[in-house]
Amino acid sequence: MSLAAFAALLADPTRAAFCTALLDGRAWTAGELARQAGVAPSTASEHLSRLIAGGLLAEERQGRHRYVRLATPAVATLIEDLVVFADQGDAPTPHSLGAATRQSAEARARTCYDHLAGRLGVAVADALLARGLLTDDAGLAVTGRGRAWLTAQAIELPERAGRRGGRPVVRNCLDWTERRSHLGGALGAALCRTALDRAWVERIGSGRALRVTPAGDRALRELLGVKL
Amino acid sequence: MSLAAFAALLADPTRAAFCTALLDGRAWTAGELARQAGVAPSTASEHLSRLIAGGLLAEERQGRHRYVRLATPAVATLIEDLVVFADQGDAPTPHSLGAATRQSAEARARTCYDHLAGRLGVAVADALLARGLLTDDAGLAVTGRGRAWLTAQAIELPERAGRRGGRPVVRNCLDWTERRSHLGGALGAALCRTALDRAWVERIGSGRALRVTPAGDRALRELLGVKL
DNA sequence: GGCTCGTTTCGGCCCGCGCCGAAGTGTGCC
DNA sequence: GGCACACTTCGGCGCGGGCCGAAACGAGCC
Repeated sequence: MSLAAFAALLADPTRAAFCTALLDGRAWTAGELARQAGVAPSTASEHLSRLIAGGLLAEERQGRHRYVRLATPAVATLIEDLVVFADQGDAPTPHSLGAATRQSAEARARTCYDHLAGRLGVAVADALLARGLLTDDAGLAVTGRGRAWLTAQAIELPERAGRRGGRPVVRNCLDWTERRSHLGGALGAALCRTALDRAWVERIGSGRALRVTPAGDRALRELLGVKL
Repeated sequence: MSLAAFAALLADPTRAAFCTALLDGRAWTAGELARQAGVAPSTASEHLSRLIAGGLLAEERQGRHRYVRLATPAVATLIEDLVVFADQGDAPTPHSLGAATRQSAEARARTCYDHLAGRLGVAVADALLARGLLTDDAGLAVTGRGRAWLTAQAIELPERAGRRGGRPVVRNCLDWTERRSHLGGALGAALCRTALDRAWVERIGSGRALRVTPAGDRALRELLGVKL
């Protein structure tokens, strides 16, 4: 298959929506995906057949239900790389004082797709490694201590993260303002969700920029020894 | 930008051909790319504008020439991941004795896009690491000893590999038959080209399968201590 | 200033693809 | 066996995008 033929599989909004939904690691039925993407079942059926034939998805029949999932962890990683890149790709070069101010805020703390980025994101990633909650010995991974810490902090990962067809639990994501890595993957997303839910960070306007709240400042210091 | 919009940039054969050509790390002119892809200059001009607007390419004007290159090393890595995945995606599940035999040959030695794969590819990657020609300490990289060894063996890398907009010099590429990594990137491609040029390996039929020749067997043993 | 070359702009043509509804098929339940 | 549900198949419709050539523009050279 050529690069163009492969990219064409994802170049349709409906098929892209299917693949993005399937990043959660679960198997979805054709009907669920049709509703999620807002298309007719016939449309969904045809798109799914193309994605399966193209090697991105795998299917399982159970009675009258057709379940599909991402074919391999490699597919999940590839889709995630693309989604993150597409999201970052809009990063502006500042031509005005307003834009430069916003970019400075984004360098401090922002979201990158669905996880924390900027100095905040890099500092959190560094702290997790320094405290032995993550290891980088043979590729990035959560340690036993890390799993215990997550449980103690009631930070939950999607149950299928890292399993067959699921997005990677952890992945290094290069931070374009800091030029070092912050934490992506299911864990990166869970940390970001937790920080927003517990009001440790809040959004600034409608972009990616985040502000660390006083409560967040304390929590980051107490839980991870992070001081910005 | 959405995943679909991003993928659509590469979903056209002409634009895909441009990006693949630009993986060599050089800057090409619009006219050169038009000829390379076999399209009219007007067609090339419009496609290049879309790729630049989409963030995949960067342009430089020099007089009447419009030079373009891949925008960042991250773009180069992404394109390469996609190309390799698209190439691997056709790997068959064997349904006949002939297919099973061919798959066994491919497990032994084959090409993966433009580099060595299979047991041969993994063994070569392992040997380069074991002999200190590559290091994996802070990401995969060629060591000083490795550069000296390449010079001694007259194995040349493209001059712009690893530089701005060029494909990575080295990259781990997961081998789907061995479930371990073989060596991709510019160095992986150079080693594969050298092995073919010096008749250390030869192609079997029109697929990916390779046969190690007696000369190749000796060369691999003497140069890298690899015995298959 | 004139000529050549590289590139851009724009209108027109054609084709591929995504959408849907209707009808059909297979599964599951009563 | 009958009914409901999930999904598939297929024909029709409409739209977007890729192609090109011609004309125009800008750079470079003499």
